[in-house]
Amino acid sequence: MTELPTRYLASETESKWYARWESAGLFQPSDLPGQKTFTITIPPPNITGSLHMGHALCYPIQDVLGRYRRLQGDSVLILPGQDHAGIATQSVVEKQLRKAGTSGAQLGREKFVEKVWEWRKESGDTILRQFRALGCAFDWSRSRFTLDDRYAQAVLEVFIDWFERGLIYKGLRVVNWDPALQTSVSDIETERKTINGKLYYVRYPYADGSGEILIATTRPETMLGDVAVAVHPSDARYTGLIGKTLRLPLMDREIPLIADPYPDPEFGSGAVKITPAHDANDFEVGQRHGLEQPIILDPRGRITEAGGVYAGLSREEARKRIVQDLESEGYLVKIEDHAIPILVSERSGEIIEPLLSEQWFVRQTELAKPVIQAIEDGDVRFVPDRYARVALDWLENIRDWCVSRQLWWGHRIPVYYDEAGNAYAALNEEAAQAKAGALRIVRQEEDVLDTWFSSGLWPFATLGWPEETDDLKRFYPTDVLVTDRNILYLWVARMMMMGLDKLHERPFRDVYIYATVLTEDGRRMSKSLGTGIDPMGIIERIGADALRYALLSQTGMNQDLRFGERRTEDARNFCNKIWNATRFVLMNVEAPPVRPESLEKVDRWLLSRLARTEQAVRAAYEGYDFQEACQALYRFFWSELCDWYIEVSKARLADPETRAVPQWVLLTAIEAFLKMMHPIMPHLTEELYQHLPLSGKAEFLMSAAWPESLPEADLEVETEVERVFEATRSLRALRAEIDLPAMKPIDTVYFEGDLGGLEEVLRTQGWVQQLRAGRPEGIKSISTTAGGLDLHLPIEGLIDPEKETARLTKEAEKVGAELQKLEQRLANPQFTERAKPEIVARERAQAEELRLRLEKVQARRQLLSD
RNA sequence: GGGCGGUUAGCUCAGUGGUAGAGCACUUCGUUCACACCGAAGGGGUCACAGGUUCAAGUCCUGUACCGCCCACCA
Repeated sequence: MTELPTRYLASETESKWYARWESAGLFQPSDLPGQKTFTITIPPPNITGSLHMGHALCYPIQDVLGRYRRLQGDSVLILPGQDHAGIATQSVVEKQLRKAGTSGAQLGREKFVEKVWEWRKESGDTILRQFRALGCAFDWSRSRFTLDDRYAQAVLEVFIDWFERGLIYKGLRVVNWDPALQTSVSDIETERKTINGKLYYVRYPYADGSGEILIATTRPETMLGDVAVAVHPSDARYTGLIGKTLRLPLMDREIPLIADPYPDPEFGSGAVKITPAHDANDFEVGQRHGLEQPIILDPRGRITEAGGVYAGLSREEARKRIVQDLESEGYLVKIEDHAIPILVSERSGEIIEPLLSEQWFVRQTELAKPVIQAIEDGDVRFVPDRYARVALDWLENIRDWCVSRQLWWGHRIPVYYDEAGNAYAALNEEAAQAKAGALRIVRQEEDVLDTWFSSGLWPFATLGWPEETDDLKRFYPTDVLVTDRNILYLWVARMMMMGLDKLHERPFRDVYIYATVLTEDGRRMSKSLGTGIDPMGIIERIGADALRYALLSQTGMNQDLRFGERRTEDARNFCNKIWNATRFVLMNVEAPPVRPESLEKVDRWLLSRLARTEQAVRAAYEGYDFQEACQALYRFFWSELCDWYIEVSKARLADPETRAVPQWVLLTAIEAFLKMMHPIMPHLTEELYQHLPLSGKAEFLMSAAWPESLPEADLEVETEVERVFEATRSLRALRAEIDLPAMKPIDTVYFEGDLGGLEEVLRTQGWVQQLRAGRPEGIKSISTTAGGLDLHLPIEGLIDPEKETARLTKEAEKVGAELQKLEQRLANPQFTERAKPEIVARERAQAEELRLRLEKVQARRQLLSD
């Protein structure tokens, strides 16, 4: 007997087991002889992060893989940690300082960085606590942070090496500039948007007064920095005019008309104004033609001295004034509405300004080569594999990587300058001084490195690199990277570059890209849109296991996943079903049962289904098809174990003579099921496993072994038993026709055909007292044919002949239509000659069966009308 | 502009060329006997559209439409 409650109460169970696993040391890799390792270094979340639905999918996936491998006997390391997240963190702390009436600028670099560390200590690991609530079995003793001393050492090491190999250089380039945060930002930290803007048409007159060129621009203020107007060399409108001089309106400067392939002759007048310092394309044009690069916007987004009378204005004010002035001076031809693509900074919400500035770059072509090779060779495998092509396309057209950021929070670039301005990359000032020799080191570079530079080292810096640690030897390369498709380039590709360059070995074997979690109506989940769902709220209400199942049961090779809270109900119900079915078994089993000598067909049926479910679930886990695993487990448990096997066993369990066999079968099935379900629902399964009366049980389900030596699948028994189930369903339907409620016993049912020893299944599941072979003579009855059996249900009271005729007519129609379709096909010689013989044979047999059934139905209808 | 996904029941989605499936929702019936977070029985689909290949197409090929994502220098 058991005192388990009739409902699964998640919150108590989950925290209890998490604590017990942890104190038993199960989150750390075991070290048994001959064990394979399985390693994941989790994508380090930002220290500013808090759990959203994407996390609630990403991290449990890794936990599922880890738990699965543990059950398979591997030594599993899932190494957690966090990313210092330069911009995100710096802006969070800045915001707090502003609230407190101060600012980073007031504190100065050193004090500010101290403040950030304080902040991290206090509230930087919220998200890691939330991973625990999700049940993630990560090795917290190995947790890493991208700004740890040892980690920082690794970052500098790579930088210095690349600097010395000439892979890192400093250069002037147009970068994404965030005027609010006053730093360059990476593409990933920007968002592409289209806004309703204006297209301004401006006259640029020839200096000799011989005419003018019409220029269209969406950013009129940038004309202050114009150095040329470009047209396509083959544009007939400008033949012979190339090289002429134009007068730049408002600025009283002369600029040349140049020919360059960049302008599209189809667009507008075909002429483009060239502002090299404020547009990446214009910059390239300027480079080709050796043009100057006047910078007209400062880091805060204000017009510089180069902007003449407009100096000091913000970019918005400048635009307004310039448009006014153009108009009053007669240069403005027209203004049209125009959809303008812009970039917005995700951190500040500010419009990104393309700005020429001095930045550090990493040459990418050379580093990308081994990555391309590894992907093409299948050395690193993408799942779904379509992402391999996406990655390759990017790598083959790669551009140099801007790695400097004008921030304080991060890895300060280890470049030191001597008094003559020479640059040295070194671990510290002393080392730099040693390299400089007689010249004195006077300053260090102010910028810090892009956060992705340090996270690119994640799979090996977390294991102790550059030291040859035991962990590094044992766990590198890792097995799989589980991530979001959005950071394929920025992170995944970089890790591969860095891993292949520094360790000459792929950082991971597989890259599994999981689906993006969307709202139920297909919109993005975002806090600002108010469309986000808080995973913690769901965990509190129904538990982490149900949340995990709800998400994982929709996760396969798909690109998106639509998630609404409604869906969590199914998951909760399934948890409860598992709970109660196990409870039922516990109520019916006292001691560890012994394996019986002989089994009945239903027993063999269930065990065969179990064996095939195990195959399916194992293949699904290995192939990252969690949806498939969930479905196989759900069907086995609910539709097969609960709906049929348990129901059939009830009578057997009630009889002391027959109960031993179903007891053993039930426990075998439940134990195997809990193990297979455990990766997805770790807490619930652990709790139930602990109650199972098994001999030789593991201390924890989590550290138990995957189901072994299950009986073999037996397809013949499956077919045989399922035929009887089909007959049973038909009998129940027949009962329903005469309004007999389910489970209400009826006296007698007659059957014709071979039940193959499964009489008890049909009798108990059809809720019949007595099953008789043969047909009822001289008794009114209604009949059906299913699963190769004829079933006759005697009617005591009156049959409603109309209703019964209608039922039989409908059945005759259905069977007739099916038969007709088959006969047509079989009459076609093309089919019988060309189709595979087994298909033809099967269809012939089916047609025969249908013909027989149709005859019976028609006979019954005839009988009724007599 | 280029590339990649998707379009199957009211909803969310499965579906190895061989008679269209699941879960939820819906309808009817049923609560002492594991679970009403349950059980039983039902209704519901010209598989986006148009061509083609095939004895046979939701499935393979070509094209079109719509939705979504990524990349790209259209001022």
